[in-house]
Amino acid sequence: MQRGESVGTDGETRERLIESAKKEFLEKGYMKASLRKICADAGVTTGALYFFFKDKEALFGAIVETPLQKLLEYMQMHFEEDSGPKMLREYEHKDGDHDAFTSMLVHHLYSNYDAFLLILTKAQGTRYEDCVDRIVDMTERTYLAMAENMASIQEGMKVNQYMTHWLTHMHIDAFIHLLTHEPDEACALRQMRRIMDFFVHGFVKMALVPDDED
Amino acid sequence: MQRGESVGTDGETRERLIESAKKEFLEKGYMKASLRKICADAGVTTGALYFFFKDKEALFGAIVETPLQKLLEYMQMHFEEDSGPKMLREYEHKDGDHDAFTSMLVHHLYSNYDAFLLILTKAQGTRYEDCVDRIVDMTERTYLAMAENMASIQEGMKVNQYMTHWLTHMHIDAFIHLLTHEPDEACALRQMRRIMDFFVHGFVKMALVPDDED
Amino acid sequence: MQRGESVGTDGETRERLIESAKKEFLEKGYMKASLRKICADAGVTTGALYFFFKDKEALFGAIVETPLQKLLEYMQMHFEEDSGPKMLREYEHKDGDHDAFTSMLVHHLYSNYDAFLLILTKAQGTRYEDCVDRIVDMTERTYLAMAENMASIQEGMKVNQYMTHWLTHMHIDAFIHLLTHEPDEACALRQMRRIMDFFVHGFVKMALVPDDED
Amino acid sequence: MQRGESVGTDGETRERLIESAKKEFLEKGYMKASLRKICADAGVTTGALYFFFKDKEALFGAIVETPLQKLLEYMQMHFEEDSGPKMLREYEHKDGDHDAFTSMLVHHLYSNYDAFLLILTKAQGTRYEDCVDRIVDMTERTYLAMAENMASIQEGMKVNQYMTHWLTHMHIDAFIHLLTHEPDEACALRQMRRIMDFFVHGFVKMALVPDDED
DNA sequence: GATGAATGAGTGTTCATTCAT
DNA sequence: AATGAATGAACACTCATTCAT
Repeated sequence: MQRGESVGTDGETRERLIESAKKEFLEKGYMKASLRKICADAGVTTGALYFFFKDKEALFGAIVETPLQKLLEYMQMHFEEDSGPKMLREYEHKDGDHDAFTSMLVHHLYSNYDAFLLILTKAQGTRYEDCVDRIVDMTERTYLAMAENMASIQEGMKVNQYMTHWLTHMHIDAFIHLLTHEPDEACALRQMRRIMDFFVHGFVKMALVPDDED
Repeated sequence: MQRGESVGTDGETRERLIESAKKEFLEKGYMKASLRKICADAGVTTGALYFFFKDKEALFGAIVETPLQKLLEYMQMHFEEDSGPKMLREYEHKDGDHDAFTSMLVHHLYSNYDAFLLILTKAQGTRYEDCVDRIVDMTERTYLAMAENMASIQEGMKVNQYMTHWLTHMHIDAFIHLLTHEPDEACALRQMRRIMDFFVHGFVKMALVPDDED
Repeated sequence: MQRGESVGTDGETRERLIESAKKEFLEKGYMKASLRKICADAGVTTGALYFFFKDKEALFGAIVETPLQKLLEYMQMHFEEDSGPKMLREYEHKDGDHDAFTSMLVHHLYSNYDAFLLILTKAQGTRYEDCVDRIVDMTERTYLAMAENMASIQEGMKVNQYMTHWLTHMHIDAFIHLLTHEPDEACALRQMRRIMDFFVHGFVKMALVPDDED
Repeated sequence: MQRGESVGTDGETRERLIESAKKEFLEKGYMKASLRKICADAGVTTGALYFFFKDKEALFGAIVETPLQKLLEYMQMHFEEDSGPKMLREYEHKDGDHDAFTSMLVHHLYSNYDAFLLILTKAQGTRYEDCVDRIVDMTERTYLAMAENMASIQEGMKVNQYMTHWLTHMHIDAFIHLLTHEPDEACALRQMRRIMDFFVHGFVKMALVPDDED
């Protein structure tokens, strides 16, 4: 075998390319990453890469797209069944399964550690660079609805848009911080529960503001 | 005068270059910014740029270095005089000047809006890209000291390293969020006070953990 | 059947490749045409193409070679039996079949419309790119012979090489113009007759020049 | 001098690049021409080329744009002052200066021999590739006007659009043929006069057709 | 102070072609 | 008869940087 003699078994080249790409993207970030280096590291020529992937961004996408889509699905599903102020009650009532969703999210993130690290910190220059913002927006809609629900039963109070946005952002950032600072999943989950307690508390306290303040 | 005929008075070229660079860096980010375009926009050739600045990074530094150093000084000073658990007491005792430091910080950030936006969101590829981390580290040392102080007077409790780090990070991120989402300084300050209340509360609640937990 | 499942009957793949190639070559020209796209359009892989055709040029040849050879044969035959100044007489004497040859030519061109359009306007980069010149050369030999025939019976006149060459070229170009501007064969033939009248007239008038001119 | 040590005198590099480009474009055609080879031949790196020219097409344009614009101006001017059937009369009356315009055209073409050869035969892939068509269109408008003028004074006759278009095309092609087959300007001019006679004759004879024919 | 010219290494990408299976 | 994988050379182009003048 002359061509691809470094290939051990079938269809491995694509896998090797993805593995090399992961390394390079994590090390240098999307923009500074060199396709030539990725190919060299994988032991193939640049042409081979273009057999498997349309372009540089598609290579990046091949690493992150599936885990990201899964994540978005999980969130969408959770938010849709969460039509009432259930989420809050979950925490307040400590009803046992209150953090099933958080557990699942943390597990999904750590099961695709590299992919999410890439999306969250190395995606500048790709169509994923605003990914966090989009997740925040999506989450915020749910939190705003919850806040309005609360406002409707608390006389003289209205929603503080900025604080709701900020709390949402901080909530998402907490997951990012976890991923970038705590490599152990079990540990991460334990901390995340504390953080969630903190956020629920904060949400109750800060999402609303007296009618006469801004 | 053929060369630099758009120069009005002395040393204006450097200023024009910095102004053009600000625009380009803010628009494209450090890495994608083109020195050619900056020079063209400033009405000089690339050679001229290299008379004033050692290289691309030095140009970036010329925009952000001074405001950043000032910020670090402010923080260092504040933290040094804060050798005791004063900061916490400030908030708890609501002694009037409790948020003088926060006000000053917010004011400094908004007085150098562009520079800090660059450092915080467009510095990937420069030596400033880990700037936030360094600020967090610096802040964290003070907060850890405060936490240990608290632990020493609370029987059966110890410092939770991760939570302290995370709270510090969130604190800093709050400033970043402000800068990127709230263009008005007065508004920003108002929100920041709420956030600080939230953090002091969180700190008291989460920085310590029972001796037998992790 | 996974491979080539779109193949209905035997040997159809070759045909589909040729059809796709026609489209691509006509649209982009030989050089800019992409074999990948041709194969994709035909629903096969590039490897398949190389089973049927030696290389890119052979694929082009498979489309144009036969019609071109036929054309050359027709012309050769016509010119050989035309050893005398018959052609001219044909027109001058308007003997009924004077334009039988022209009719046949036009018919052949329009029966292989795509092939001749390719040869005449999209062959840059192939060995057919000088095809027009070769046809002109071949035709010119006959016309030169006719001109010399005429010169031999007209005292004080000699053949004007340049004009003979040019008339030949214009004659061929007339066919090209027809193909590229007049899609209807009947119309084309009608116009061609007018053009031929014009050329015969021109030939009589311009192919010879007084002995003392160049 | 380390850089550009092969430069003999000032500002020569641009000239050398244009000269090398001319050679390469003439030899290979625009599309197959390699910028690397042009640069190597000129003794500079590819970067240098991009200092002088925006891209490949701009390099081509630098060779042909000026001569082409001049030509178009000449033609426009000539056609505008030619509001009547003057052109035809010129030839018919053989009034001495009847071919001043043709002379000028031929002279301009031969004074920029390479440029026009490039435009007319090697421009495939550039924005000049349809240049001949545009010139034909422009010329055709004038010829159509002349034909309509003639038709208005000849009872029972109307303009034959196809023949007018074809005659125009042949007229322009005659210039192209000259350039590609007759290197000597004096010779070219002599032949061109004969050709013009031929065309004027053809125009009178073929541009009109009886009302009842197509 | 600043220009104009040039470098040289690098980029992502495309291509026709090959060949073991 | 055709696939899927891979080659390797080429492509136009961009970049930060240098430096004689």
